[in-house]
Amino acid sequence: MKVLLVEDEKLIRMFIVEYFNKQNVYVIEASDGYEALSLLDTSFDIVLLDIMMPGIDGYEVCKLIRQKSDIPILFISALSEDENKLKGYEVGADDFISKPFTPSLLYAKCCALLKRVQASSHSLNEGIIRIDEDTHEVFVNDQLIPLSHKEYTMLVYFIENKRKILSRDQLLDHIWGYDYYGDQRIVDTYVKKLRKKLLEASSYIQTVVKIGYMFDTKRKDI
Amino acid sequence: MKVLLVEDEKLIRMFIVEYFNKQNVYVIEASDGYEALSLLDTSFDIVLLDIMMPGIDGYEVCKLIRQKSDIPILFISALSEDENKLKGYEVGADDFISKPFTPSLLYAKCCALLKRVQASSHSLNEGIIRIDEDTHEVFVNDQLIPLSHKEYTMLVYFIENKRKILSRDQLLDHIWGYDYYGDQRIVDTYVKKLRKKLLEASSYIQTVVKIGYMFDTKRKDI
DNA sequence: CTTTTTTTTCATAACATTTTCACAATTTTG
DNA sequence: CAAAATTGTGAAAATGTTATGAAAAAAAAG
Repeated sequence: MKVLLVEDEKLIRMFIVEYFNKQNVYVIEASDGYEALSLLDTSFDIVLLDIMMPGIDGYEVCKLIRQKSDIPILFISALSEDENKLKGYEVGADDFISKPFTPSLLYAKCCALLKRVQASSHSLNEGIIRIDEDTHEVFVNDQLIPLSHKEYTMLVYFIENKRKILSRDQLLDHIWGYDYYGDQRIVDTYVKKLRKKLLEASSYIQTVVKIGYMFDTKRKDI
Repeated sequence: MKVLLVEDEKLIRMFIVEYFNKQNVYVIEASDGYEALSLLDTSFDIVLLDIMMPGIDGYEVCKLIRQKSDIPILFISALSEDENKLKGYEVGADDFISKPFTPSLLYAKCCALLKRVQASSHSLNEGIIRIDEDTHEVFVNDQLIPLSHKEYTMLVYFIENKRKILSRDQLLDHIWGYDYYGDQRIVDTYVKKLRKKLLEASSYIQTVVKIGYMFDTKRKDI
């Protein structure tokens, strides 16, 4: 388990890190929101986020994270008021813990949250496309479309970044790895394959000349 | 800052307008939903929307606005019940304030909301032009205008340097690269293309004879 | 080891963008 | 006001980019 801990008070961080390390949990510390945002990447399993921090507060950090990620977020609140909780859920929090707490309680909450999230079967829906992330099955209008592994990875990456232009470089880095040395035009070939298989949803993958491609369920040409 | 205030009680409107004007904020008043919808255009920065109004209520107004605009909407609610908030967020509200409130609190909320929105959305707005920097989509009066890559780069460069005269050399260096060896008049050709596509906003790109061009939403000749 | 599937390369067709250019319109200069 | 310089414009030409089918190479399955 890899945790991002966002908390301005060093002492609290130390307590948590010490206990978590004992449980074999890897903790990365951030002392403010901006640091957290710069550290966060897809390798983390959960974010522990203090609400009251100098500078950008926990709510804002949460909102910014939610713009690009569904990672589980557990709020650490100094107050136990429901008002706070409400706002927390609004901005996309998954659970709460109120100060003061013991590290063991926090750890238990983390485990529970992760379990909960992992249990809820993940599925992506975009327009007429439905993806079951557990089985990697892709449906277009409820018709099963068999995709190869690279095709599947590309489609999911497109959908995770819908309405954002992705350059060939970005696609290459993410799907083939940054150390891929082959021809960049492989991306085109895979876009072709995907479009062909996606049938009526083929127009979801739009070409952005001179830059790359973009996934969008809304048609551009109307 | 330009605000659309939708509120049926004249007294409340007056309080707000008075305070906001003191803060140098321009407030346009609407006493009901339909008036608000007819007044709203892309020049506004935020909408303050009372929920309980005779005729069409705030929720409905919000829904209708959201059909064509992502403008920040702050709900003014007589009740502080969570139920209301929940429904508000469903129809697309960005934040809430409960009556009674002081004008200064409302002003603070407005500023916070605007800051939040501006931090999160990658969009440029100039007069009737709106640019989504994620998708590279350009709208004139909410009509999508497809631009080629160079046209887009030029428009963004103009807007980033609005009300600054840009020489052909500067434009060449920035858009074509300092090592471009072709004809300098290519700039003129692209200005022509841009103006044509920008329709009513074509006059935003002004010719500065013997020097270059300048982007300005205000007309020079009046 | 053979067959099948997937991945990659490549040549060419189809398409879109960029650039040039000649002349018209406008502005500046003397 | 006329000449000169500058800018506007449409269309053609040149260039660049993407789509596509087929074939080669690599990997996985049998």
